Amino acid sequence: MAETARHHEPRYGNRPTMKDVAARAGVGLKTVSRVVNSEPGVTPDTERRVQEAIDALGFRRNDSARVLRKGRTASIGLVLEDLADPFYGPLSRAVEEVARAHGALLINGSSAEDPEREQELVLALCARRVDGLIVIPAGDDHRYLEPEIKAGIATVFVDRPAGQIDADIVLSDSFGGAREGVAHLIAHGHRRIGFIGDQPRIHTATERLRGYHAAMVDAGINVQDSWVSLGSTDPSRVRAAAEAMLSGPEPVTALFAGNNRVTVTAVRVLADRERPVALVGFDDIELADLLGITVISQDAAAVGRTAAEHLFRRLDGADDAPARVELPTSLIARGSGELPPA
Amino acid sequence: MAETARHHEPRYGNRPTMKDVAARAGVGLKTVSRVVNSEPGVTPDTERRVQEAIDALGFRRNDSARVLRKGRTASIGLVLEDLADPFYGPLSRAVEEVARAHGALLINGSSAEDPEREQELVLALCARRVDGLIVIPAGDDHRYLEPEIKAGIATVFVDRPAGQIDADIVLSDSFGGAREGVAHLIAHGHRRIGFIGDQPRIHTATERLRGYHAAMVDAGINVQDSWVSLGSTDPSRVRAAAEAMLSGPEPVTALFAGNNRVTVTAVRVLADRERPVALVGFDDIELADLLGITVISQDAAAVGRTAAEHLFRRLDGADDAPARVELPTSLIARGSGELPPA
DNA sequence: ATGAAAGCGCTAACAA
DNA sequence: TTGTTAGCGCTTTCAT
Repeated sequence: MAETARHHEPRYGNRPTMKDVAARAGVGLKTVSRVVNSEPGVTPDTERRVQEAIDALGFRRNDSARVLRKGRTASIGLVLEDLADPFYGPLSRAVEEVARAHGALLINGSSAEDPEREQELVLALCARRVDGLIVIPAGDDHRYLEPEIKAGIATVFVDRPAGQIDADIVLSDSFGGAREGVAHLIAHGHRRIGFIGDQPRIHTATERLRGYHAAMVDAGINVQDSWVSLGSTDPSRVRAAAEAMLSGPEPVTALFAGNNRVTVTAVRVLADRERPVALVGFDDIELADLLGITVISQDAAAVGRTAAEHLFRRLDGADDAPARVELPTSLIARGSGELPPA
Repeated sequence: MAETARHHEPRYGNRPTMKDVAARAGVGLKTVSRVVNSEPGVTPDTERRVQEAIDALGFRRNDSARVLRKGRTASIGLVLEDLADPFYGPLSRAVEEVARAHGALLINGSSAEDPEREQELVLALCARRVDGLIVIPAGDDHRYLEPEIKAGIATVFVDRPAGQIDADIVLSDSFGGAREGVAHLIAHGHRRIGFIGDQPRIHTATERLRGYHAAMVDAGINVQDSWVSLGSTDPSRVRAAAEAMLSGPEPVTALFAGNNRVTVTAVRVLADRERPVALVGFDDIELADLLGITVISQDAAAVGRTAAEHLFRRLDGADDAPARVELPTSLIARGSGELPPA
């Protein structure tokens, strides 16, 4: 152990490099590079010798070095709210599939709906020089991304428009979906309809509320303040909001739930009551068919796929004006939305 | 446009480098590096000038170059089966949180249960020199990882033991959980109990089947071949298997579902029948409480967290013998598992 | 067909 | 406190 580490030596726990492979195979460095990258101009015999050295040493190309030279990382970043949310799993998976088809890896991070954390994540991804970025915005000001986009990081926003910045955007028709859902309840005889949604700083929450109002106005119904509640999707908050709307002298006879988490809690609240209350939820949920829950369904995978396809179009050089794609939602009637007023 | 690109110039769409910042601020390169990395030894005044240049140019450190020098990427890889599966979302999120606490990014990929794709993904992550790797094995031979592990990439396997390789492993007690679930059915009077599980090459599937057999043997019940079906979790396959077991002269009176996807389909099949059939499923499912489904619950987030913590212990230098951690499962009785035989 | 040399943007070591 | 130099492992260019 008389070895003296004279100079710095990161070497990743002592991995062989192309130089090592070259030495062992008795060829030049560039020849190894050619073999590793399947470039032409190597005789079968040389190639075999190089390959043997690669296998013997357990060589694996260091992509960090490669990236440094080539300028492209063959990776894209996805910043979403929470991977544990059943809406984002399929979305992320769809993005991954498209990335894979383009030979790229996906790095994703959860912002936990915190604008600061979103920025932190996005900048970390930029520092790693991802080729492109798909962002489900938590914050409402994305000017911090300007230098990045100018520097060539293609960016697509999803689910909510970006603040203060011009870029491609893919979203579901929150307004139209909510409007349709609420109109559905009205068509089944309801007039006093409650709306429970996510925090007002979240774009989809206000869009869906706008859809609710539009449907009510269309029907000539005067919305009472007490019928609307925006806030955290924490079960206790949602439960309290629902119970408030369902009690008192003039309780609502139907509820519109602004997203999947609200729906889940609403279903639980309604399960505890004897008087039937109609319910339509935004977002489909697993097993909702068995529980007979009527929902406005949005296709998370389609959203992810569309966003990723737009991103790679940009990466392939498309430079037309930023597009805004709005994907339709669909109402799935399963019973809870068709209950008449009690 | 008389500009001639004489030499190669990747430069990431023309991003400023530390050199550019240094020139603009009128300082040396290393001083910029110090400011960017918050190293000591810079006067407040110099720091301010450098920071101004950074902001003006929109400089962002290139982590590829940094990694190349430092040897650590501050990122870990997670290879799982399918991010769209509700079991893996929370698991991944838990890993991400631990990584974040250690200042690392998470790169994850879905193997789609394909051993080749798993290897492809893992090697891509290794080429990017992730510091560590958490793998939910799809294949049963991981010798291809030997050079990587030897080279210092810490690795933790999750959910299923790795094939042919010695490494940390974190899993749920599939055997014990299934045994408990089946014993629960037996305790409620069942003797003819069906088991529908995932493909036999998946370790958890055979472990759970082993648990089933153990419980049956404990009760002195002779298991009939027709009561057991392993295979794809595709709804049509599961439906066919369930219907076969539920028909004929001596149908099963209870079903044990080997994982969340099987449970979902089983619930749908049973919903179509009038004769009540008891059901216990492995893995909890959202809304299972409302449907009264009895399950063996495993804590996906705890599995992810534990695995990540082990990984970072290794990255922090721990070199004790590979550990095998088995997390307990818990039976949640909600009604379907307590139905008596018809 | 093959290789030598330069350099991607950064950090470690060493001077000044 | 600040700057200079070398070099991480690879690809690019250009020569042989």
